[in-house]
Parts: sequence; C-alpha cells; structure tokens
Amino acid sequence: MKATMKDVAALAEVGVGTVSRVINGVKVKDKTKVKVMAAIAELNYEPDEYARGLKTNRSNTIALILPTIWHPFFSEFAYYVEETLSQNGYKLFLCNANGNAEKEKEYIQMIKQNKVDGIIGITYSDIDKYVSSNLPFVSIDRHFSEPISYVTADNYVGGQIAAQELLNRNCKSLCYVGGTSPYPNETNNRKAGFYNVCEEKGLPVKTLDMPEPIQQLEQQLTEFFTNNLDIDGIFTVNDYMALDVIKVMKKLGKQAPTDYQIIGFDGVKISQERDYLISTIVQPIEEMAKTSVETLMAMILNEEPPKRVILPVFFHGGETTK
Amino acid sequence: MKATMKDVAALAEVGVGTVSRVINGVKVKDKTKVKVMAAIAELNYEPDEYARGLKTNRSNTIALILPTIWHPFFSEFAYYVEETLSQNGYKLFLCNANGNAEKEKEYIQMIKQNKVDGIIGITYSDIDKYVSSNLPFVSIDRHFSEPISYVTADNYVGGQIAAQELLNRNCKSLCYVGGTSPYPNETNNRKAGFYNVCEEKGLPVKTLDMPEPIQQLEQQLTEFFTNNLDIDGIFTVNDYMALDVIKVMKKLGKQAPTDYQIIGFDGVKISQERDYLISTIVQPIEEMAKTSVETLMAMILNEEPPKRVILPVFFHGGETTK
DNA sequence: TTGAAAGCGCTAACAA
DNA sequence: TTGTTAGCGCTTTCAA
Repeated sequence: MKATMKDVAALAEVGVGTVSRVINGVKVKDKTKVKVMAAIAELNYEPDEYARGLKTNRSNTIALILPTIWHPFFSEFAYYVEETLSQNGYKLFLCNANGNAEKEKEYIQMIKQNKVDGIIGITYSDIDKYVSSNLPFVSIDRHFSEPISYVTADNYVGGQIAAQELLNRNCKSLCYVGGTSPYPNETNNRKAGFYNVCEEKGLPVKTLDMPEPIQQLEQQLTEFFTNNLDIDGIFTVNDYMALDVIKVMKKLGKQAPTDYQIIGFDGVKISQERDYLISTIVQPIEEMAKTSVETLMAMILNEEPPKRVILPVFFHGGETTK
Repeated sequence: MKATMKDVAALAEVGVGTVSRVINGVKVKDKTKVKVMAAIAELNYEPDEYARGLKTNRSNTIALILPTIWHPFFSEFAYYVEETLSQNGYKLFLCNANGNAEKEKEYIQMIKQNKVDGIIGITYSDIDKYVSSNLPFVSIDRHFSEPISYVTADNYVGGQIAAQELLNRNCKSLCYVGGTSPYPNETNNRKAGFYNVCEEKGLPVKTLDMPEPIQQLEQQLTEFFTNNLDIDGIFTVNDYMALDVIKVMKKLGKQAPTDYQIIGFDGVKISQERDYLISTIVQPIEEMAKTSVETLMAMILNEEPPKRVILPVFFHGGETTK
C-alpha cells in the first residue's frame, strides 16, 4: 500500500500539518524536520499531486498545442519547451491539433478540466475565443488582436537578409515563392522584408504566392519556373518549399547553386546532431522555446509578462548558395 | 466562478450522487437525466478531473518516455501514439529522457505522483528496475528480461530483406555498417538477419561495427571504405548512418546508385507528407504506435496483453538503389 | 431510482 | 513552532 501523509505523521509522531510544511519547504524546527524526513524515507513516501492539485488548483503542467509533432520545426521547438519546463519542475501535455479547430477546442476543454497552468500554442484557428482570459497563454508566430502575448522570430528582417544575401551573390533576377494562409500570421513578414530590400534597390521581383491549402504544388512550380527561365535567385517562405523548388528545378535541368541560388526559411534540422538542409534564414528555435516558457512562467506567477518578443534570425550559408 | 457538481445538483434539484451518475453514464430515470443535463448546460459545468482522480486513482494519462522528440523516428512514433490515445480519451505526458538514466528516474517518480495510468517507453537504461510491476509498461524495440511486454519491428527479417535486395541488384561485395550499444536492443537482429542470408549464399561480408557512443564517425567511415574499395552493396543499421556513409562516399568520389548501392533501416520521413530519404527497410511506425497503445490499454483494463508483438517491415526502393 | 454522507490525500487557517 | 481541522470536488456505498 502506498504511504500517505498521515502514515508519515504517525511514524514521525507529528501532525500532518508539519509533514506538509516539511514537504513544501516551510520553516520547521530542525529536529522535527529530521524526524519527518526519516519517516518519509522509511515509508518511501511520495506526495499525491492530485490531492495537492485539488486543494491548490495548480497542476505544474502546461499544454503545448501544435499542428503536428511530426515536423522538425515543431519537434525541435517541443524538445526545448520540454527541456525548459522540466528544469522548472513542470510537466508537458503534448497536443497535436493537426490544424483541426475541433481538436483544438477539445484540448482546451481537457486543459480546463485538468487544471493545466498555462498553454503554449502554435495554432491556426481562432483558439483565443475559447481560452479564458485568466488562463496564461503564449502564442508562437501568431499575433492575436486580443492582449495575448506572443513570441516570434524576426521574419521581416529575415526576408531582408535573404534578399541581401542573394544580391551579394550576384543574383540578377529574384523571386519569392510562398503560400498564403487564410489565418493571418507572422510569416507574411518574410515576403514583406524581402520586397522591401528589392524595392529599395529598384529591382523587380517575381512572385508565386499560392493560396493554402496548396493544390498541385509541383505543377504550379513547374509552370512558374518554365515561364520565368531567367530567375537566378529564389527566396521561399520556408525550407520545405525550397526543397520542393529544388526538386522541380532538377527536373527542368537546373542545379543549385550553379544555375540558380535559393534560400529557405526556418533553419530546419531533422535532428539535433544533423546539418541544416539548405541555405536558409535560421530561426532561433531554442531561444523561442525558452522565451515562451519564461513568459508563461511570469504569467503564472502573476508578473507582468512581455506582450511581444521578437527574436533575431541569421543566415546560414549551405550548399544552395555560392 | 467555476460551477461544481453541487451547484448543478442544486439547480436541478437532485442530489450530487445523481449528477455524478449522469456524468458517468450510470442508469438514471430519463426525466431526471434531462433536468441534470439542462443544469449542466446552463452552468457550463465541467467535471474536475483532479477531484475525480483523487477518488478513483486514475488519470486517463499516459507517459511517453523517449530519448528525444527531436528525431523523425520518435516524432512520428509520438505523433501516432498521441493520435491513438486521444481517440481513446487519454492524455499524453511527453518525456524526453535524452538517454539520461537520471532523467528517466525522475520521470518515473513524477509518473507515480501523478497517477499516470501507464508508460510507453523507448529507453536505453535499466528503467525496469524503477517501474513497479503493477504499473502498465510497454517497451519499444527493447526486450527486458522481466515479464515486460514489448513491441518491435521484425528487425531480423528486415536484415534478410536488405541482403536479398542488394543481391537482386547484382551487388558482389556486401558490407554492414552499424554501431553496438552497451544496452541490448533489437537492432542487433538487423545485422544478424543480413548475415544469415549472406552466409546461406556463401558470400563473405565486411563489417564496420563501431562501439557507441561513436567517436570520429566520419574518419572511421573514410578509413573503412578507403581500405575496401570493392564494396558495392551496403546495409546500414539505420537511415542516418546511411546518410553519413553517402556523404563520405561522395568525398571519395563515389555516387549511389551507380558506383554502389545502399539500404538503410527505419524508413524515416522528416514529416508526414515528405518522402523517404533513401532506399530503406521501413518500420511500420504507425502500427507500432497503435499496437503499443492497445497493449497498454489492455493492461490498464486488466486484460491479458500480448507479451511480445513483432510487426512486419518492408523494403522501399529509393534513389540509392538501382 | 435516488439522496445522504463518508472519505480520497492534501493544504492552510486557526488555535495553542 | 506545531497540532487540529475544515474542506477542495468528486465517487460510491448504504439506506430509503
């Protein structure tokens, strides 16, 4: 049978309140503390977090809501979120929402019923409507109109850097390839930053912006690049899109970085120890994860959290640029 | 203020016991049920899982212990575990242990304190020592001596298939490249299956088996392949090792599949919608995840779970074989 | 079919 | 500094 606080109290010949104080680090006479500790060790006592939660209304648990963990950007993010939480004595509920608003709602309900202390969310539905304002919530890469804190990489500057790096490498005909989501999100700033630099230099930019969900991607890409054979500098909304472009270009007989140069966005690594896939604008995923957790912790402790944090990106030169 | 069962009972003019019965689907007179449901809706009542857990000693939560979520094999596995659990009304604690026995132990303690109903573990320490025998535990790819259930892919047959596929493609000089872990695990069977076919055909096999953790991998690979220029058929313990071999071979001026052919193991996809990286023996990850959850569910319901499940693998011909 | 009440294991307020 | 106790919100037994 599992030992309870009562058992410990009896063995140590003290009241349960005293045991509780010892457990929670409240000041107790040294001698009593020793007795209690001995009893705890003897009985192999471990506090019941459910009883505790019932009283305190806290769970030391947070929920991470993602589209899918099966994607290196999200799994890297989750990895660091878990690591940071664990260091803070928090547990993590993993919630794959699959971009499904219904499932996000279900999770919100689960979260309420389970005294979850806060949420970190990378979501694309109007989740804010279901999150009550007193539940700490940090959004990633998504700016809600409500007073919800968010953490994001500097997408605009990332776009600027991409343009600059392509120009530095003598690209003459630039283009941007991306997708447009029905939900507003920060990735649009990548394009804006890219355009900004091009405009300043008075350079025209070609654009392939496909409405999401993207249908027949390969066909659209093939058509676009067949009609624009002069393009020699490409910036894509993310690394995956760059991979898709590379594949199509290969079929068209073009190879990076000799025939054209291409820069992605995200800085995806398929695992910690492996390399970036391509030349890319790297998001500081570890820092974003840590900042999210810290912001959430501040909210939980009723401190004033930053309303928005924008973290710097950097260029990684891989094998798809000269 | 959050509504409690008492509030619902008062509004519906019934006892709390009746409300509890309605919530839990115990038979109640239709008319009463309607009254209670109305009160629940009116008050926006949601049961408190912590109070419930305190009484029932169940949490509808399971823990997934992994080395790291930041790896496509594990994140795919986690993805399907989460999906299946969610369908069963279960929640998932994500535990990255980083191959760190200390952290695994910490997690076990957390699990005990939080009434976690069961564990799915991909672990490489002697975790079984800390898991009490009445806590449902399913191990992946690892065979404990204790009566612990495990789920694994058919690694032996996978090795056989790899050898066969290389031979079918006219490879004359085969080799195996892998690592040996201090902890026994099922991946050794990949090598064994590979050898088995080669021996049957009377073919010699070269071997590079490096003790883990592997130091100076690239150097070891370079040396090995420089000394064995005749090798034209390679089987590696996993997909990543194959990528490393490919990289080294490129530096040696060799290209797959023209100069040599190579088959990996795992069938890693960096995301659901992307392709396999190379020619490989594919593990049925989705099925493994589902089977693990089902086995765990059976244990939780005190049914007799299968002691071991070995699931079939298949060959995927990619661009690294002819 | 239902209501009343005990009690799960803990925290915190109060009293000593 | 410490013991006692009420009560967190539920489930479940017992009796009606």
